[in-house]
Amino acid sequence: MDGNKERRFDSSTLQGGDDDGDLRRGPWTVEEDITLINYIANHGDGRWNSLARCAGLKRTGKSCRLRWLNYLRPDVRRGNITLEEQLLILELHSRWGNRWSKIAQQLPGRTDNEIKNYWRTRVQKHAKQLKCDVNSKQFKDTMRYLWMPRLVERIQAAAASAAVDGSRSYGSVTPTPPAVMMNGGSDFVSTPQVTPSYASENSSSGGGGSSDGTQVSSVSELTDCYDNFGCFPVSYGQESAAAAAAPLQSPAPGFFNEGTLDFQAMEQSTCQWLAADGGVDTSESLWNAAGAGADYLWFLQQQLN
DNA sequence: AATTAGTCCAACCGCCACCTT
DNA sequence: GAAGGTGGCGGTTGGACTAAT
Repeated sequence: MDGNKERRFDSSTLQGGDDDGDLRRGPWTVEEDITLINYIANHGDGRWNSLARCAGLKRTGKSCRLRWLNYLRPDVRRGNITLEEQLLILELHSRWGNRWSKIAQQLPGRTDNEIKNYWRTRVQKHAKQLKCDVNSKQFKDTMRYLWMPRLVERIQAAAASAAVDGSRSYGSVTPTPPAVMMNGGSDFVSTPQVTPSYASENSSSGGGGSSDGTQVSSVSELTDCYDNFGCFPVSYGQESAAAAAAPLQSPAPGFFNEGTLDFQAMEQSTCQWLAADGGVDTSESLWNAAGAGADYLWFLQQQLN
């Protein structure tokens, strides 16, 4: 492992001045971003290796592709993973495992990298706290019977409060039509119609703040959806739909007896998790990042104009 | 105010599948 | 059909940032 260290972000490769012949690594500069955006605007993406060469970028094709897909692409949606998105991620991961790109396809504007990061930083952290493996049946059941119902409950609560306080602005809530979704025939997944804009509205406050930054997108639509279970994937329909239908429902008798898991600890962890994620909203830190990203992209756009 | 610990995320790598020649 | 190139995916890491002490 130590051997890897040397290859990472070696400052000598970041300067760009002294080693013109070499490929650059590390963080992208504004100039590089502009170059890439301009080039793709004029020539389209794809053929990344030749793109990198033709654009004059001292980057690998892979690096260009990654930068474009994960950051510069206009429809990328940054930060603030909503409750609906969390729920969807949990559900889809339970079905597909670490198929991040596949999961990301169901979350418009989200990148596989972002979802992967979310999973690792949030979900795996809680698994660790519970001292169980994320792939274990117990952990998956914990998600299904505790966390997901809690998320549904919170989504419903948010929807209810939104209905009461209808005039209030909820960040980037958009009156988009109910979740539609795609399907390839058998596979069906609901997708919250999230606003494909950068979450910049309430982000810039350094502390995150939340409260008013409550960004609940399309809560009502999705909640309606959940009410009918229509939007749950088909496989969710059996035991899972029941679980989702009954927030806070206790797991089946003896469910948690078999393993070493502590039910109370799970409950606690669930509460901590949801609370830590900002209650109605997700983490403020994500917001901050979103704000920074949005500002930066705005800046880039100004440069291009 | 300074230091430490924890969290988040951008960017890298290796591997593999697919495509082109 | 084989070889080489390219793109895509999942895993991992280090730096930046924030919160806690």
